[in-house]
Amino acid sequence: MKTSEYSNEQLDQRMRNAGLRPSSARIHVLRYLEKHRNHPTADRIYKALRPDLPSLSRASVYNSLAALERSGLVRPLTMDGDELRYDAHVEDHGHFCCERCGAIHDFPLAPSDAAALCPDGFLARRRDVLVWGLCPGCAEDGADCAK
Amino acid sequence: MKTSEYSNEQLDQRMRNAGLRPSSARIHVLRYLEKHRNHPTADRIYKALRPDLPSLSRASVYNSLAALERSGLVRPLTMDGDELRYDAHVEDHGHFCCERCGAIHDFPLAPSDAAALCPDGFLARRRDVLVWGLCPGCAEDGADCAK
DNA sequence: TTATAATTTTGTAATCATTATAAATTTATT
DNA sequence: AATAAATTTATAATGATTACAAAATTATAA
Repeated sequence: MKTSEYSNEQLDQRMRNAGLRPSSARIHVLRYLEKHRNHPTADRIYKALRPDLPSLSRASVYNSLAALERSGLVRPLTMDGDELRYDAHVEDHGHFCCERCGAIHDFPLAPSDAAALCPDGFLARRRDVLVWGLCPGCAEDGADCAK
Repeated sequence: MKTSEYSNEQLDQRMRNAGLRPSSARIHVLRYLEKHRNHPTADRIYKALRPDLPSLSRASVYNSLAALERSGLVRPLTMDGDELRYDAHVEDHGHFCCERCGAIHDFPLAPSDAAALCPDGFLARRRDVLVWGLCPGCAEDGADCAK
């Protein structure tokens, strides 16, 4: 993972390729999502960016996320409906939510599995697999599972 | 589909079996969800029930849904994070959301497919497969797809 | 570079779904 | 029928998101 992946030039170019004007707020939001793969909420991103960008507004974070989503650079994720999270990992993959510790883990989907997940006659553009249960740490009874 | 499926006695019994006190509001909400398989929101249920139950409060619909969910009689579903919907169909199945007409279609999951959707070492209790794209009606270019 | 137009950001107010609360009602138990 | 426990109601509070207009930024063209 080269640092150039997070350079302004690289992010700038990715946005232009996606047909998105590379504004300052959008670059910061996208870089944050590239670095933090823990599916943060808009508010989490806002609070994390705030110290370095005192002039950043909450509305800009929401606007930036909406623009990035429209352009396919990030995707939304919600396991419960009560928290809208974002993910810069846009290829098909699954999400496992541990009902004990609350952590959300990504997991890969075999392309063949993914392709099977579509009813006949329908045209799939994007998919997500959500699984709830216990993560390995929490599955051992009684063990407390940090994170 | 026998009418007895929606009888108060049948719903009453299902709730007792699930360890839930069968109150009037819960029975009405569950019956509505049994009859309407279009994944309604809490507000939609409230508005639909209101004419026949003028004393029903919004809070009771929310409370009833939370109790029914806790007992495993209904499950929540959200495709976008902006609408929390409910479903009385609790077995594993997939949801296809048409990006053109907005309709949400259920589709079956082969048990073997479903079982495969879990990372190693994790213990799955419940899963959902979300797919976005075009439904058959909307897939034919230019055709307008009602509902 | 400067001027102009288009888009984005900011700060604040408004909206809307959901949750909290306490009193009244209903349901279960004795 | 009396008592206790849980649920419902009505309303207020919360909190995330959206709407809005003015200020700032970005792109385009002279």
